[in-house]
Amino acid sequence: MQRLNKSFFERPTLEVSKDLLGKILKVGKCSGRINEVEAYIGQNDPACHAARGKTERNKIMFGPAGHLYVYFTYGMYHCANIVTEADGFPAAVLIRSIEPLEGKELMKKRRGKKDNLCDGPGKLCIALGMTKESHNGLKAEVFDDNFAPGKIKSSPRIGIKVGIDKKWRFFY
DNA sequence: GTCCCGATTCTA
DNA sequence: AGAATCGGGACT
Repeated sequence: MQRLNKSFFERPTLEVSKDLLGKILKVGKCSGRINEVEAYIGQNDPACHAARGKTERNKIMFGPAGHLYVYFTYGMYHCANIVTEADGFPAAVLIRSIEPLEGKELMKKRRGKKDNLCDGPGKLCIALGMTKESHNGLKAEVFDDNFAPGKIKSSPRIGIKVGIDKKWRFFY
């Protein structure tokens, strides 16, 4: 089990996105294997929160790679990203789904369910206990246990109305 | 200050 | 298909 360092995240976002599949995300006592992500890249990507420059909400995206960008949306959910690329370049990988590994009981308690604990960006934040207040800006803990994911597929990103021409959602 | 809407999820 | 629910960001 090797922890991924800044150099892993400080690369082109599409590469980092695909390489994150199969890796283990750890948050507190819970962890899970990443099986679905999306890339949001820079000011020319209309779907990226940073498309119109730096704001109080998205400033973490402009910071160092490997940190968590957690934001609140739809009045009730949080979404978690991991910042990529060089300092000053706003880009990140949205973690859309993970397969629960450690801490399943805690996840079930937080979700109030025993199935579908982490199969969605809002759900996994609830299961892992991530909020912008507690986790935005912290360093992400991601590990490589040499697991080899199956064939990686791609599609347009989910839930957006612009930038749907880009197939920047990756899963396996 | 006001207004619109969202990188979602759950229920019907 | 529609509701829930509220903060961010654009701008009348």
